[in-house]
Amino acid sequence: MKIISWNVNSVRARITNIVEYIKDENPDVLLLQEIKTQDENFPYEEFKKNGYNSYVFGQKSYNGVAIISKIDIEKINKNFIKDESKQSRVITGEVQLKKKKIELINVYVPNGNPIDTDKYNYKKKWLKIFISNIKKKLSKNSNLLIAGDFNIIPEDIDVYDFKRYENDALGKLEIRKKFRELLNLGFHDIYRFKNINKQEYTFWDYFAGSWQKNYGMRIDHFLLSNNLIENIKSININKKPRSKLKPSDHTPIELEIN
DNA sequence: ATGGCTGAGCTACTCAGA
Repeated sequence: MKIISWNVNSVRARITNIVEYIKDENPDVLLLQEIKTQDENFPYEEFKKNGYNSYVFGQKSYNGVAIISKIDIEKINKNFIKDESKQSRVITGEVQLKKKKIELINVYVPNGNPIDTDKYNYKKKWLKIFISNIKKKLSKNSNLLIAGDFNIIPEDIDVYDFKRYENDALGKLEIRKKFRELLNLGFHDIYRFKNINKQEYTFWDYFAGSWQKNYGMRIDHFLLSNNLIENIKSININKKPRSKLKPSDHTPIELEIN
C-alpha cells in the first residue's frame, strides 16, 4: 500500500501538478495539507476522473486537509481535535492492511511564527491537545499512522542552517521537545528511522532561490506506531514536484507498507 | 540571509506561510 503526504499550498492552484503527480506515482492514499479552500470548491471531479474519492475538511483561504483515496476509507472523522480557532487541521480515517486496521491521521500543525505572538501560544496549546488525543487513541488502537506537515524541524540535521531556526517556531527547543514527546508515546519518525544520517528536506521557501541553493528543511513527516514498524517497505522524499513550474513550496513524502 | 515570493479573497491590499 502506497501512502503519500503532501502540503500542496492550495489544491486549486496546484491541481494540474497534483494530477500529473498521481498519474506518475499512483498512490493508494494521498494525504493533502493546506488545501486552502472550502469543501464546496474542492476539485472532487479531477480526482474522481483518476479513480479517487476525496474526503475533505476545508476552510476558506487557509489551512484545510483532505484524504484522497482509491481504496476504502472508513470512519472519516474531522473532529479529532477541538480547535478553539475553528481551523481545519486534522482529518482521520481507517484503512485495512491485511489483519491490521490502521488509523490514518492527516495533520497540518500550526506554524507558530512569529514567536512573540499568540500564534506561537496557539501552536504550543494545539500540540499539547494533539499529543494528549494521540495518547488516548493509541490506548484503543495500536496501529496509528500520523502524517503531514508538522511544522517542526526535529534535529539540527533537518535544516540547512540550524542557527537560523533555533529561535523560530519551527526549531525552538520546546517545540522539538513536543515532537520528541510524541515519539516517546511509541512512534518512529520513519524517514529518520530508515535514513540515520541522511540530510534531505521536504520544504524550500519561495524566496531568493532557496530551492536552487538547497536551503530547505525537513518538516513533513510520517510517524508510525511501533506496531506498524514491521510493515514498512520504503520511505522516500520525492523532490521532482518541487522542481516543476508553479510548485508547492513543499514536496511529497512517500511511504510504502505491506 | 529577518529579506523576499506565492496564494486567497478580492479588485487594493492584507493576511498567512516557514
